[in-house]
Amino acid sequence: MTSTTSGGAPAQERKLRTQGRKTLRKLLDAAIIVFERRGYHAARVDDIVKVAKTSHGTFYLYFANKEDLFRALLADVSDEMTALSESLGDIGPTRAGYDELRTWLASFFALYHRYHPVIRAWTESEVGDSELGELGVSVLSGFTRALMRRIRHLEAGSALDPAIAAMAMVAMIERFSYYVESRDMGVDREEMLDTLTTILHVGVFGGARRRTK
Amino acid sequence: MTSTTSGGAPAQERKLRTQGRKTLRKLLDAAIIVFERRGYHAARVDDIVKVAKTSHGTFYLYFANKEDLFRALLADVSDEMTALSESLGDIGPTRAGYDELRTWLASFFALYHRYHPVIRAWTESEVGDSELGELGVSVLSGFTRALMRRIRHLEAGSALDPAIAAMAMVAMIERFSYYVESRDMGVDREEMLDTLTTILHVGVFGGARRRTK
Amino acid sequence: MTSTTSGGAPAQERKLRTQGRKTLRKLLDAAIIVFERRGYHAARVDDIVKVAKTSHGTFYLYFANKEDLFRALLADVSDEMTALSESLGDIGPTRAGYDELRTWLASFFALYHRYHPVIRAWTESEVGDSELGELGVSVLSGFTRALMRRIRHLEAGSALDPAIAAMAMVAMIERFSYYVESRDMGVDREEMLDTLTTILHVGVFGGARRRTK
Amino acid sequence: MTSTTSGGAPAQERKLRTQGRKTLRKLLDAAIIVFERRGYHAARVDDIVKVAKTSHGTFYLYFANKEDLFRALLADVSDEMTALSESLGDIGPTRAGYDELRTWLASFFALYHRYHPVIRAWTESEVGDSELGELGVSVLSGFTRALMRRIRHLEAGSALDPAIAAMAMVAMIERFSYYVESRDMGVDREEMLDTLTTILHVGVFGGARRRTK
DNA sequence: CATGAATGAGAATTCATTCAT
DNA sequence: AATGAATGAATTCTCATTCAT
Repeated sequence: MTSTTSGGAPAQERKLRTQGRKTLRKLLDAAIIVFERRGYHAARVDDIVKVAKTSHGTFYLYFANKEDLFRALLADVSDEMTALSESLGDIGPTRAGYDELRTWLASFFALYHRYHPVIRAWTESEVGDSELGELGVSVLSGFTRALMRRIRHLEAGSALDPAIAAMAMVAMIERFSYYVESRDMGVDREEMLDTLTTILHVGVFGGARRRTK
Repeated sequence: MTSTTSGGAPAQERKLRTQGRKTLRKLLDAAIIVFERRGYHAARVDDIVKVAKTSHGTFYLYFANKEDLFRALLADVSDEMTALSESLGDIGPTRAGYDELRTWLASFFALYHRYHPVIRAWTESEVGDSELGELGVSVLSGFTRALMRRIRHLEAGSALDPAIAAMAMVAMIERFSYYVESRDMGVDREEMLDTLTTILHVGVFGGARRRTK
Repeated sequence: MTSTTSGGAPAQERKLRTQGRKTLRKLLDAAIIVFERRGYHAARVDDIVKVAKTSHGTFYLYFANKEDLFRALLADVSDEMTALSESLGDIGPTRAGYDELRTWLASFFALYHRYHPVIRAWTESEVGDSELGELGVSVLSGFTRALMRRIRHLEAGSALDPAIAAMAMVAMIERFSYYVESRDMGVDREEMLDTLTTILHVGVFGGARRRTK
Repeated sequence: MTSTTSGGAPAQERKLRTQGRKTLRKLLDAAIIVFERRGYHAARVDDIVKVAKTSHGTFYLYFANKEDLFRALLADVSDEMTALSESLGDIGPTRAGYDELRTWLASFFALYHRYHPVIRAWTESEVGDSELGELGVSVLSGFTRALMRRIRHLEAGSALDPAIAAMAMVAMIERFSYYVESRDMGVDREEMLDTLTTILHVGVFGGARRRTK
């Protein structure tokens, strides 16, 4: 279970033809399904291969091992997450700030929803493996830094430590998304956005409490 | 890092004497250490046994398997968590409310710190295994319900949905603790408490922003 | 000592190619040898694998465990036994009846000889495991029913209870075969057939005692 | 699993006091129960100890191992069997011969019924282990010899090989008893005795068929 | 005598990875 | 490019037997 070099020279840098690209996709999609079903650790190459309706041998034609495949999946998520964190605009205590924050949160939830099997597997795999963990940390750091910037922007009156506050926000947003995806609680999407936005806008950005209904 | 009492359900219900109880404890403690070092999935019965300085056979005298041992560990955590959630007092928008909340959060962080290897293993194992997951959900529900009660207590002015707000709080607190324990970020404990308490008190309980330094 | 066809139910139903079928057969044959040498309980998967000159992993590619393999073996035996029991013709007190019975017994002994390692293992494993036991009972019932039919055919003069008489015959035939195979007693095959046939023909089917030598 | 010497100097030649004898009996009785439930091979020392409501350590105070205990059990059976085989009187083709045989068979069935768990275990264990097997063979030989003597007594007209005929009888009697004990078939005892006696008396001892009802 | 505890060799099983076609 | 087959190291688990109190 070494990650670095190991055996067979896999693929992915090979020039893939139509067929090859199709198989690659089939494997990635299958992996998502299997990760969702059984989690990262319990997922077996065999499961993935079965869902993808292909063979063991083929798997190793495209990936060096399970982790390699996982990294490929993570790359996408990570990119989009980073892009999202950079898209965060200025957030003042005003109505406009509220709206900006709400829109941004909406994007986050949407993104999380799209990728949740992968993200869940990520969470699960993080422990123990430094390389994967590092990638996770770096993505979260992206969020934290983006938020810190916005919090620092506020007039100096705030008693909050920007780094801690940013991290607290990320924690809430990330974990809340996780709850929503894993247990299927019948929470209304709009209500959820209103509530979270309000808490954070009021609690962190000095917004005024406002009636939303 | 010993846990309270309840402890392990020996594979076959046996009444243990002094020596037996000592061995049981040794195994539980060893497991905590190993889970911390390598995570739940990567932990081998062999590792645990080695740390406990006992034999393989002995392990299976006390637990049916790794999961069984884990459940015993979880029982302790779960009990203390539930007790904590029930200890939460009334929280108004006042100074007293702020203090109550801050004290309670301090207890939470302390508890989380004490058990973090077990809790991390929990997070890691939750996926896929329903039984363990259920226990986790039930503990979190305990927190959520306790918080909901307190939020509902507030005068009707709040625009927040109590259920969602409570869940958001739990999310923030739980995940923040996790960040603190897993990456060793040099965050000052008092500052952290001030910040989180402020965000939540202001954001959820209608407290006024106050200078703490 | 190869068995017919039907053969092994690979752990996961896979369609086997030439090579796969060859390996499957190698394993089944090896198992027969090992069962003969050490009996069912004492037989180790490791022994079988060694005799089959293949690897441990391969074994589990074809069978879920030792019992699974055993079942595959039994299926063959069971089929042939059932076929044999159905091949029994009418048996009168005449010379022709005597000959029919003798021929049939000869087939039985031949079959028993061919499969005795499996059958011995069967006897040995029957206790405690209901599934295997049931299969054995059903095969024996086949014999018993076939014999009962022939006994009932006799003119009404017989004082014998057909069910009991049939069972007694099966008991004698089966156990005698077992004695012959397990202790190597230098019994002459023809003499043995003469003797058993005479006892049963005279004792059950009303035949006249006749000199055979 | 060696049988000869091995470790601890067990007991049984020790002068047992009342208490000791009670424990010894408890263990023997428990073993019978367990052998019946799970068969010889599957029986665990642990099971026996549990049923006897005593401890592991105690077991080894009385027996060197499972086989040792089994041998103790077997001694009784073997003695009674041998006595029974020696009690067989002369059997002619007459009514008296029929009665003698019937009475003897009744004793056999009674004995078999009394000890069937042990005998079943015996059958099962015979394979592979020579020592136990030998004891079994010697008991069966006792029967065979006794019967041979009786068959040889007959006037020279018989076409039967005495050795084979005797063995066939033993086979039938033994296996039939086994069937009766293992599957609970609602066979009437008297009818069963009539039928078996008739088959053997007519088939082997030249008796005339007679109406029994 | 009795017992609970400990031991460790041996057996079963899984699964990532490589191989031959 | 694809695939079925094979491998074996790594693990888990069992249970007869010994030990200390």
